[in-house]
Amino acid sequence: MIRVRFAPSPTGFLHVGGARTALFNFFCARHNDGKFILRIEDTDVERSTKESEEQLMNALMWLGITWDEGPDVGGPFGPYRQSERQDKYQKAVQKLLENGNAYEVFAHPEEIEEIKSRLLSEGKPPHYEKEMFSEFDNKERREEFQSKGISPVVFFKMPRRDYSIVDIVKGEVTFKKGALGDFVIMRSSGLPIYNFAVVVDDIDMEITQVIRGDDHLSNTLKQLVIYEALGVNPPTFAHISMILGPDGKKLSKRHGATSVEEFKEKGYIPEAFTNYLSLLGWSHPDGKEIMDINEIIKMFTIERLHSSPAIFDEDKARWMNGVYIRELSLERITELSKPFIVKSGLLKEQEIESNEKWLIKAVDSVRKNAETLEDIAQKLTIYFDEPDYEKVTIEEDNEKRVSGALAVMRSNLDHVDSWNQSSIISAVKEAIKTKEPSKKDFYHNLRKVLTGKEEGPELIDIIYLLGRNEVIRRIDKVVNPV
RNA sequence: GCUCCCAUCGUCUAGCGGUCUAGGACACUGGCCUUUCAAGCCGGCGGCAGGGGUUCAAAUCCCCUUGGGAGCGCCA
Repeated sequence: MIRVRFAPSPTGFLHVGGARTALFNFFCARHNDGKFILRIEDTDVERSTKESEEQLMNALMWLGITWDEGPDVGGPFGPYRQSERQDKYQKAVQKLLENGNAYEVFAHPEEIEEIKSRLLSEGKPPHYEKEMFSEFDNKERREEFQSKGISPVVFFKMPRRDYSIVDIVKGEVTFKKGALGDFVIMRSSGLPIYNFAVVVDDIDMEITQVIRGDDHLSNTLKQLVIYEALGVNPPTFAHISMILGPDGKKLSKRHGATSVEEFKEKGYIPEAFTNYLSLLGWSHPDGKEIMDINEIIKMFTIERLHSSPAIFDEDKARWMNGVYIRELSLERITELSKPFIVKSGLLKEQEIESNEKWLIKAVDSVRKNAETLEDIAQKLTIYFDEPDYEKVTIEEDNEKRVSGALAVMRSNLDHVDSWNQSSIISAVKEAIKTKEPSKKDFYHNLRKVLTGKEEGPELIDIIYLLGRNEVIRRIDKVVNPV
């Protein structure tokens, strides 16, 4: 049984890179009928917050991810929060201490810091060795620590030999001896360090495959030696490359949106965003790009993950979002648009309810050229705000055929029996036939008179949705009645 | 500085020694359709980082160079 996990630290929003890692783990689990575990890595008490944990889970759910085991749903290998697994780390440290793979150091943080800077200033790599701490290994120190109630920091004794793994995406990776010195696994606060906690948990939770960002590739060495010291075979690793900004640098705040929460707020649709993210470093064997989550799961294999970093291309993400806006059911798109409509102040929540039918049609009229839900709200403003008529002038020939046709249309519309698309079409066509303006000019100017814009929904839809009174009112602002 | 990773159109990618005068998608661009703009459809532009090998044959394998990225914390 395949068991994979996503193990974020609750220190902020869910970064798109993390989201993609979560997604790939999730796809892998579902494709193989395995289990997907959510584990919260909150050993950094300074930065971890309960709020971000919740936020993280919400973002994950928004993406369409579900987990089989986790802090909220529980499971047979809990608890799923590292802060609650203290006893397990303690036990593992004890074991390492006993079998000589780790040692305690009775030094204060500043003293260790000092050793590090001395090494650096001597031009040596900052690699610790047990002998460097010998001056602190005495009775007085032990007593001092005991009386003050502080624990010694625990270092792992790095074996001096080569290690290698066969990474599913990177291939064989060899870490030469001397790449690393001894490293801390337990802080003096008694809390474990990331690389140690991860291994203990992954063993405990019977994780079979680790899929994570390749910023962890170097960490793998630390984890490998811990597996070895604990006498456990490591899982298989798959290190996917990072997501970069448009300038090829690690995606960060200065590139704009970096968290899934931000993309949600910008009006991305979860299905589309998930779809786009899944295509960063993975591809369907036939090159298919628009896929729902089930289809991705069906086709997903970690062997198809590819190894070079990917630049996040918001143009393409927007395009894909637009595809979903056009293709998802109108009801769902309307539903998703509502918060954006309220936010932009077009309608209040109660007004949305009483205008539901009209709203659905209005959303339908603008969705064709919207790329985000924000676009939809923005494009909907033509139905609420009238154009700035100071700036609207009719461009036409000397014979004024356009304004003539507009006037005729206005009067036709005024007399239409029932207000529907086909009667509106007849009224418009009739007007064109009567005054014979160039169609292009006519429609262009009609749009400007009604909306003040150069582009937008189908004109017939605009007329229909604006309603007779409003259409006539707007025309009258510019054109004299017949 | 040391260690590791990466390298196909501007971007995401297909490609796993011959089927590649390198395929698809976004962007850009030309046209068609249409009651305007858009959407849609059809076409165009554009790439194997450079240099050495290996081989009858290399985008594909190896080495070097260059360029990018990551890690080296009592952060994760």
